[in-house]
Amino acid sequence: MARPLSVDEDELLSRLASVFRDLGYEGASLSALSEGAGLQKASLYHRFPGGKQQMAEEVLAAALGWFNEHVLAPLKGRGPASERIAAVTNKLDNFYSGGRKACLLNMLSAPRGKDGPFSAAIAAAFEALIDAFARLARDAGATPKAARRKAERAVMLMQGSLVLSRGLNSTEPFQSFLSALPEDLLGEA
Amino acid sequence: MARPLSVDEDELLSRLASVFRDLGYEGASLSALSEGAGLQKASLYHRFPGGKQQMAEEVLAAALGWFNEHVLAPLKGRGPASERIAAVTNKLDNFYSGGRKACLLNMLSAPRGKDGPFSAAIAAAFEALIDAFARLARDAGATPKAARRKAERAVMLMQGSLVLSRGLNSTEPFQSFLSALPEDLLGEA
DNA sequence: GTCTATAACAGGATAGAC
DNA sequence: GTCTATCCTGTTATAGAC
Repeated sequence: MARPLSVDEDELLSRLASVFRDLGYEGASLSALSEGAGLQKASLYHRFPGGKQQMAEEVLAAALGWFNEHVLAPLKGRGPASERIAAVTNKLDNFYSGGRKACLLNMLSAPRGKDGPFSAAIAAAFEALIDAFARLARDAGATPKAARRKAERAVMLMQGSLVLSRGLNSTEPFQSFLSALPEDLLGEA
Repeated sequence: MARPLSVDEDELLSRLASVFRDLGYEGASLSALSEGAGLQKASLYHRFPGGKQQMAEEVLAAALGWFNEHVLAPLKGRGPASERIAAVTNKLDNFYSGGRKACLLNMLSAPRGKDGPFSAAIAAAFEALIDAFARLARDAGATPKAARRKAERAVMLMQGSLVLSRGLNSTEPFQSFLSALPEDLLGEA
């Protein structure tokens, strides 16, 4: 095993993620990343020879890993749908700091429109979340078509509530999204 | 023909807006803005002595002006609610190029988190749209509280559908938002 | 008002000591 | 692994001709 790191790998990715989520890809300068990470630029390059793009890629991969484990997997679990969604809303509240943190899928979309280095991962992540929500809705009795529609709307509401929370500088929209989510996905409508 | 052409004010702001909406504030370099505008950098500085920030401010102001005239005003008009919302969905489809263009309110939020030069205008714009949607819902019989809730959800769905359309590189989410909007705002639910 | 050319600066990235 | 110091490129912004 290698020498102990002054900053643990997970902690480092978490700090970098925070910078990317606040400032976006282009807005996150190496100075900002360096300061947020608590490491000098050269130290960052030692760990990420691919530079800023690699940092964003690994940050995104780590976030998607966490999301998969704590959100997607539980959604596809076996308990009652109402319990699964309750557990997941809790995790989402955590993940987005109650609405104070933006979503990487939004913040990393801008750089290069449709052919950036993150586009494929972002599209796949959106699809995966829609699928997981849709499965939950089907488990609660919705038809496949209705479930898909509900799931897509839930993702829109989540992203939109984060945009709105940032624009209004208030966590209320995101909290409102969270509390409506169970009914939105499992309700009769 | 590299021959430069004079560009009228509205057309210029429209072209700059397109760049900001595609790349975001930080991502929109002077080179990109210059190319998108069809003017050299120095010409842009002649019209916008305040530089990039002034460009973004005027672009935002122009967009909000258009939005106020073609979206907010009609929403507050006097005809049947169903006709008002039908007219507005058309305008929104136009404004966002069917879902191919991002919203400035989202793309200009990133630069400086909560204390940027656009924050106040962005927050006010979100409030104004929520208010206009809410008034429409009230006109259709909703209680003030329910109307506000529907309006806020409609704005979330709009922003979220744009984020999702960009992430999936598909106009379907935004189109889906548009077609559900009348029912979302005027329906019994 | 628009251009070419260039200055002043910041951002991304590297070298080499420790 | 981390640092200080530095390089180079791209970006913002200005000067001055037409």
